[in-house]
Amino acid sequence: MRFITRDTDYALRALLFMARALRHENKKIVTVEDIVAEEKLPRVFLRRILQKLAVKGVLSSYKGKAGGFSFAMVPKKISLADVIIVYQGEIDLTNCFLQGKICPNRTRCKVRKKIKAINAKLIKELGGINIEELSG
Amino acid sequence: MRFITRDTDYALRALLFMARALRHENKKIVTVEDIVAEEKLPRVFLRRILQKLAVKGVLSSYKGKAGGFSFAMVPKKISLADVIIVYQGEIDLTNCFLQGKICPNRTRCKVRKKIKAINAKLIKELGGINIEELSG
DNA sequence: CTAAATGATACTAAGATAGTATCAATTGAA
DNA sequence: TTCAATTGATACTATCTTAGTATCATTTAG
Repeated sequence: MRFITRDTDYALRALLFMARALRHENKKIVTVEDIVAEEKLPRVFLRRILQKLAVKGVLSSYKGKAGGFSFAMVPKKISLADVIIVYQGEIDLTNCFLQGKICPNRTRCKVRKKIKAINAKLIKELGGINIEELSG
Repeated sequence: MRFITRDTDYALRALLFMARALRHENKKIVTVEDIVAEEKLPRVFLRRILQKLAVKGVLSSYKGKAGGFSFAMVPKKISLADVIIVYQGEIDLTNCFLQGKICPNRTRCKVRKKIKAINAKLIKELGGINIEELSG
């Protein structure tokens, strides 16, 4: 079961690195090179991953020399759920194979109902964990 | 996010069909054709899916004329977690991309620890839901 | 014997994943 | 002004996974 995709995984590693850099060295702007040097992640791929975080408003980006990425919000406000959603869409364990078409069974499907309840709990749990504490 | 794969989905539909047939008509042995006729699932694919449930001991299979599949255990004893595990392996949200290799960070990784705790809750929830109640 | 059933295996088309390669645009500084 | 360092954007690609189909073998009730 792939719950955390590689995108999300790399993004988390990058964000944790940035949170530590911020806390320990008061380093606000970090480049892709900084992260690659420390975390050994694939350069261009990582760049695209960070770009996405910037588009989604989690990071701010700065072009040109002395450019890089910084947090657009404090790490404490960024939850694990937020990061997962950026790369994997809304957390929804209920997707059945008929998705798109209307399942004739959708409203009375008990499997769906049960999983929906579990899903709500999962979202709550993931929403309660933030980058600040993870980077500690 | 794909939590329930198509294998698992089809298997659940088949099992729910079988549980209803058992309860309503006391029909113990069901053929792939019976299920396909009602649930409109792809024949050969479904056969392989049921074969797997038989190998795993959830169903019993009978070859030859008048053959088919029956429950190898009462539907109440078959949990949602059991079915998921047959097709998707152990429920493990913690898989990081380094899986296989040893993550240098594995023991102290906080992301992992947090997700591991959530995973335990998820397994408990899924283990508490059975085919009998779902088919009701 | 034969039709009806599962068992097993090989094949395939489409999509997702995890990247690489390239060039464009921006910017700080020599 | 020029240049190097940085992100932005897009096109391409190799590999794996998914969701099947096709086919033949084996078993068994009647």
